Amino acid sequence: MPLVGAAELSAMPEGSRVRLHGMVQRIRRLGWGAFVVLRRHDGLVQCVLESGRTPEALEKLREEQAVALEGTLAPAVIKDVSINPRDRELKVESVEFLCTPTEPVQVDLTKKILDLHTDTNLDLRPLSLRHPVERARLRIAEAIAGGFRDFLSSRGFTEIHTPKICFAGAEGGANIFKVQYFDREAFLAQSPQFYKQMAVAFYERVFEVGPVFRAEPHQTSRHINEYTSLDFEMGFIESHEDVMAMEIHLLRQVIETLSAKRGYELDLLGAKLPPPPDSIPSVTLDEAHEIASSASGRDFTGEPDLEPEEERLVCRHSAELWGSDFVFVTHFPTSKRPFYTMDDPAAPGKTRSFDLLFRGLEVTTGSQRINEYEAQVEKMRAFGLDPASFESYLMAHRAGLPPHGGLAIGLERLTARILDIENVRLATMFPRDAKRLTP
RNA sequence: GGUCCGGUAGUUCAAUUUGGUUAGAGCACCGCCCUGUCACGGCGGAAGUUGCGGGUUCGAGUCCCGUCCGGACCGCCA
Repeated sequence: MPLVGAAELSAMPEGSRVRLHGMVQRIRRLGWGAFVVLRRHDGLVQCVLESGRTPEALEKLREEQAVALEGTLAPAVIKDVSINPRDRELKVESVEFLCTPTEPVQVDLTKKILDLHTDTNLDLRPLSLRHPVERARLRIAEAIAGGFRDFLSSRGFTEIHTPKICFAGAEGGANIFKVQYFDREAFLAQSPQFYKQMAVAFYERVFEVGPVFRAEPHQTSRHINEYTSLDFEMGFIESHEDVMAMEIHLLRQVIETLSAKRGYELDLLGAKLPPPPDSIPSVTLDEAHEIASSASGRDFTGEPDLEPEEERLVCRHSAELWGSDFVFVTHFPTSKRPFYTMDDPAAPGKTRSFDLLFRGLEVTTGSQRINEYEAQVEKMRAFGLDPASFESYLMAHRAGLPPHGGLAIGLERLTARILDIENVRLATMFPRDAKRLTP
């Protein structure tokens, strides 16, 4: 029998014979038999075993067994929101045991909440991800990435895959992982930045969903050392505002995708999606400092960057006064942005750059890039960098690049804020941080 | 890199303040009961080198020293 999803099960008539395989999420034994919740690819199905019909199977049944259940579909009214579908159950007539665990699972997967410390949860990730809540979170991340792909593909962007083992880093000052590459030293990519820019000359619009690596020894709830970057780069723009406008449309579609395709997971997680934005308020960094200062009484004015505290204050201001969970901050100073960022001719010392803040956290960084060769070389020198060590990158500039810009979204951060998850590690399947290399 | 906090059954916690009988409880696990449950219910059982090492004491989960592991915040950074 072909794999049927939860929606298809709902649509099947009463009495349909089906064979469902899955893993035993939980067993509720009662005197007459048991309710068995079967974990499947896209939901949990309630199954009914009667001791009069399958006594031996009932005896052998354990949590986390892989089984194939055969029986008939019956209508049901199920209150439990973790079950999907909730209007059908399987009256089981036969059970095939495919695999039985050799020891009881170390964590309690049967309860509504997986009551574990973050650290224990991550140590036991192969087990904790079997809990409906944990796996639902990652299905949201998956759908965000899917919405990102679908939207950009429909707007003429080409999906690319750039190398993660590189000769040099893109971000200069930030720490970078070194790896042994045969008889040479190489680095793990901090960003697909250089390759995206080169690709603008031959594809005009490109995007990539892929891992990036940061060797910074942070120990915070919003940093991990390997994360998934949603990157795009587009040619023939007039300024960074074209990039911001594209992101607004992108976010709109991502949110619509989530609400259309992940209703079950969002319900289960109690997530509140932001309304799909038509527009997003935008303030300059100086204005953001003023907002944060007047909201807190502290003086942030003149700081070159936003503190985490300010990100929260500016977001609160945006939500309360402008009704938006999103807010752009633009015009970061030249010194705080990478060397490929274009300066704003209208604002000396400032760049055509932006961050997107969402529910108190920075989730995107973007800008217009320098596309003229001479200007790029000049800024490298001003940053104390040797243009000779960027030869293959500058090859593209010498051969001519259209005006262009782009952005990068941190997938785990966006997911965490949408789902109100405290720690980005829990929006990651197998996070890597300064202390964690396994599982 | 700095400051602070923590480590007790598989797991989440209690007992540490004031050292004192056999370190308790919920969930999971094992056994029994329950004819429609709603991440059930009832009864019983098993489960611990209190991170590790040393010290003080008649007596240490509790106090002291060392060590290992982890967490939070700050710095720095998307």
